[in-house]
Amino acid sequence: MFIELDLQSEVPIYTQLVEQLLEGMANGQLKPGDPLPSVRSLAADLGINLHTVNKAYQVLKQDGFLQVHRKQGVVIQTGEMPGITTEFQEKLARQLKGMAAEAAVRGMQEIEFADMCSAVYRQIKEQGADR
Amino acid sequence: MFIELDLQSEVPIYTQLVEQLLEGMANGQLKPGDPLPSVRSLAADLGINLHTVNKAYQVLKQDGFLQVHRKQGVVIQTGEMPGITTEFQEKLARQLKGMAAEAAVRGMQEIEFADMCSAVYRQIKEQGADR
DNA sequence: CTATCTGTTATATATATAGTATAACAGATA
DNA sequence: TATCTGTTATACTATATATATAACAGATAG
Repeated sequence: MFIELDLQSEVPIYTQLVEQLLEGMANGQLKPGDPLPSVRSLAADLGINLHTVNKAYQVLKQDGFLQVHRKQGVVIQTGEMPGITTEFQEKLARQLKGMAAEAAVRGMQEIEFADMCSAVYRQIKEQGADR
Repeated sequence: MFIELDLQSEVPIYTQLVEQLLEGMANGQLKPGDPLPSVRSLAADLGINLHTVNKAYQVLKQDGFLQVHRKQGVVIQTGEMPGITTEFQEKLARQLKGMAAEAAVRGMQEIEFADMCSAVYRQIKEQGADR
């Protein structure tokens, strides 16, 4: 796997896992139907606990990004992926608010801020282009 | 004050305070030299503890957004405000990453994502325009 | 000088979250 | 029958958050 954890980070491990799995889906490294490692094997690979992996899987399953087949474990959603719900938009706006405020106070203009957001978005998608 | 807290939120109270004070600085409701309420009075107004307010002030002071005069308490930075440091850019990119990834997976295009970021930025600045 | 206001520091406590550690269960598979 | 899956339950530790009291030093107004 391409997962890289920072155990010293203030960001919870399961959150880092969720984000990196979403990045994998965003850039095409993880496609619908692709199997994910079992909670035990991934935990062993990363040197963390089984439950930490399971929590990340639970979050992604709860939101509809993953499916669990009693048969072959966890796979990327094969049906329709979750869309741009108003709930997601509200969450996005809420999180952007604090960042935009600090950026503005630091003198970053609207265009600079938007460009930076675009750059981050593009970088994520481009990570999968060379694979 | 214009502070509104959500005590049920998963976002720590002191973080909400930091963000809303930054918003005030971003939209002009708080200008350089403006005094902030004392930790005790603001805590009483908001119905929270003195130390929670103090922690928010400490964070903003540490980053250079606030000054503390032994004389008249806490005021908005009168010197030069913190700029767009590489440290800030890295923090911004790190936080944007997870949001951009989920947005992409949900089918939000780069332009839509950038537009939403712009909209949030603009909204913050416009809040202070009608005051 | 005294009383009162600042921020600041020090303790102590309660609660929630994060992470780990073991164990066990039911379903599926070879 | 083993062995794999996710899942659930329990227990424990560590850390972050928030509160509660108390005290200190500096500044200020009476």
